[in-house]
Amino acid sequence: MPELPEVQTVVDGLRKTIIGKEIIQCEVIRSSIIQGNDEQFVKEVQNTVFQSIDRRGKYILLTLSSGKSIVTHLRMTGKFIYVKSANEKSKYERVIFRLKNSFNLVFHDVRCFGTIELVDNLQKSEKLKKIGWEPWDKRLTAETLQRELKKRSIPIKSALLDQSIIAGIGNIYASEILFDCQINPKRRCKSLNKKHLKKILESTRKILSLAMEHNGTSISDYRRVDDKTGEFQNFLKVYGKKDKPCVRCRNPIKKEIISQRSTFLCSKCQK
DNA sequence: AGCGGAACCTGTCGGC
DNA sequence: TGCCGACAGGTTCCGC
Repeated sequence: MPELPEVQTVVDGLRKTIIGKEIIQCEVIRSSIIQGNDEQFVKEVQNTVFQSIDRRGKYILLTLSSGKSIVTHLRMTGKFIYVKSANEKSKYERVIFRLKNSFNLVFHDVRCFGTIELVDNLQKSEKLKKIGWEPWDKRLTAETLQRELKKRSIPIKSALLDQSIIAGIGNIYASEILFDCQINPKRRCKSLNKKHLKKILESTRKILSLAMEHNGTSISDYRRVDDKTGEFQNFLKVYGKKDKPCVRCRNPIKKEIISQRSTFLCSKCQK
């Protein structure tokens, strides 16, 4: 479900609501969500305070007063909801953090792909080590990208989804980015020159920034911490627009499967 | 090493 | 109405 703009929106929401709040109790309803021993997890997070919240790629990092950090990934349907503890329960509550102010931070996840892990040190986390460039890193240039992609035979769309190259792009924004820079998602990485890669980087930054300004895209599951939807779905140009006219050339938008995922494009203006 | 495809889990939607 | 397959903002594992 959530890509970088949605994850960043969740991080912003969590910063406003839970920093400085103490966890007085933690209840794990679905233990498969917790990586490692869930009893140990509960023991270690209880009676600590949320100190800072950050994002790395699509991971949310919650650092506690103990110095340890919770590393969590929403995968397809995970969400954090901040509610009064008296509110009615949902069937899909998987982990509940009960706070001292009588609010709960609830990890809600229909499909249970989401993960929550407690780590001693963020710098040593094996998962985070595998994550590639943050999109706005100054060191990420067309030259850098070309070095990483020049020998790759995969379609550019698959490369954009690979979190070890650029972090944070998912299936919706990959289609939107390639439409914006007019590059066909099936094009092999090695066929792209520096100019193409420069355009891809510019579109990546432009689309992700714009989506963040609109609090992300809500198509079905994704919600903000206060349960509101994002609004960027109203600005999508190709994702989910099969057979609708291209906003640039009126040619009908096509849907194709690339690396097992639906991909939307205009075959006339994306070359 | 790099690539493609299956698997993880649960729900919804469209067609017959 | 009921059943069945396809599909869903993601990642990881396995075999070639």
